[in-house]
Amino acid sequence: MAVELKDLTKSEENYSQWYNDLVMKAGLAENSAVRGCMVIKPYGYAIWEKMHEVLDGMFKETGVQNAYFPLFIPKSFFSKEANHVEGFAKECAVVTHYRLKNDENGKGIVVDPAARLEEELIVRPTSETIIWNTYKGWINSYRDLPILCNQWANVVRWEMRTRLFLRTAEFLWQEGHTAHETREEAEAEALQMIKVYQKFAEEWLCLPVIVGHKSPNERFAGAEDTLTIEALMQDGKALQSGTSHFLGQNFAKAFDVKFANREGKLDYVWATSWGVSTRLMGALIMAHSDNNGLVLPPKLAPTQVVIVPIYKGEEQLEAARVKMNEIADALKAKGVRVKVDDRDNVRAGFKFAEYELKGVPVRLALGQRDLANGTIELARRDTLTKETVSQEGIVDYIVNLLDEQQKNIFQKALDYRNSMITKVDTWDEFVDILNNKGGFISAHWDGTPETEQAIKEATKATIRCIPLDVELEEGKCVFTGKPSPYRVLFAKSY
RNA sequence: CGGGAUGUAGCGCAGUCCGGUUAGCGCAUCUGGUUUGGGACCAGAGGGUCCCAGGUUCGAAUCCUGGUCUCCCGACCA
Repeated sequence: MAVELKDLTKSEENYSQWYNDLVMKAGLAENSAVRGCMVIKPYGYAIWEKMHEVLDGMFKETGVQNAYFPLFIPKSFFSKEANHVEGFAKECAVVTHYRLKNDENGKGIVVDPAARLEEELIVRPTSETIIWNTYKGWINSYRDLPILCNQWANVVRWEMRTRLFLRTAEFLWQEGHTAHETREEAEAEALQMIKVYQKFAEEWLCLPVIVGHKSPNERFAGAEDTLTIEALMQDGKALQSGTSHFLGQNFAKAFDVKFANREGKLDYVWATSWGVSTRLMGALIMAHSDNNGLVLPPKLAPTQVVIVPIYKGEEQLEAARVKMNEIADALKAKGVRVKVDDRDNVRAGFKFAEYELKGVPVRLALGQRDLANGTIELARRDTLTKETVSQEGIVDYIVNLLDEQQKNIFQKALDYRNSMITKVDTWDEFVDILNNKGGFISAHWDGTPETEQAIKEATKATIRCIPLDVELEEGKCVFTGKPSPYRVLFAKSY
């Protein structure tokens, strides 16, 4: 594996290139034969699996249960919620036939025109419609509520331009779909889940996020309110990393899902949906990586500690092995994910570079000198520093160090993010900051979709969110000069 | 769907303008040897429908015509 990851400049022009190289060289994913689709390789999938496991546990703590719904959605279901169709119609894959046959006048296989489906099936871009069609049969009374279901699935959105993990034609995600008696309960659910996402992003991915409401322009198709977690990447662009929607009674009305309430009257059910995807992998990569490769938060890293022997000849290797296994066993006993790399066909220097590329948090190197002195060389990935430490007490030292790295990686990302939120009061400043600094711009906005659209057309920046903890502050819209009650966050985004 | 570029070994590329040895280079792979505290070195070997189809020519990776793929810039989007 020859790897060159030089020339990381946090500028727009080559950050994309650099990101792509990193994803492929670190062995996370690659483009597939199918345009716009991605192959997630074992190392990348191991990280995703860990995310899946942790999130799943967090959902279950709130009372959510997993279920599974079909991949295919009849076209008629799709058209029932007007905004929803409009939002997704342009990127749907459609199944029209169910059979192939041998070509009559030639070679190869063709679609059998006789096997046309009476009603086309949409490959789900999201599952609200099929799920609400199902919920109709599950809900009669307030006693059937709430319903709190989540599904882990793949979805397809036929995007024009794709990027590994950030935007692929098919992606893996989880989508929660809940049904409630009251508006208040549904709104509380949507808020609760966005906070679960925030906690996961910050405590596991070391990814500081801003929680807020989407503006009407950026809202999910069919939602009354969309809550989002917005993260900032190292090139100064924002990434929407998870969303939680309050759907009101829109889908209940579209699918005629009524229940008998506590007063004995029929009412439509209140709904939420919420999801995060393999895009979180992209966020993880773009938030922390450096010129040597990935930097993985220890809590998420498939391998937390790697031990590399330095030796000449089989005899020395064997001696190193004994000590390495002893240390590895002691670490495993404390729940540390550790790997001993005693491959004899690549050199130590090669292994060092490889594990840095893959973002392994702690690397130990054990040579003859160390065996004689009872020491070991320890390198930490987040700071790229090396020190020689005693073998005695190494386990506790590493357990603490992993914890420290988790905090350090978060803190570094947080400091960067905070330094990239700029308050702006004039249009000139707005344009200047956007072009020369990037990051979030905190500015007044008159609250109209037209103004947001005009700003987008002028600068490519959109409103990323109206933060939950926004402070009321009289001001003037940075674009139109009309009155504004609070600041919102603008940024260029992925 | 508009604008631009590209397709040559597993990967990255040169050669194409101006047709002419056996199509070449780096990385990777395999064999042998020497090495080994930060991505080793030397020697040798294997690996090609030069995107597809048709045409021009004594002769095409190279010129012509038509197709097609991928990538980049827009519009669209988690």
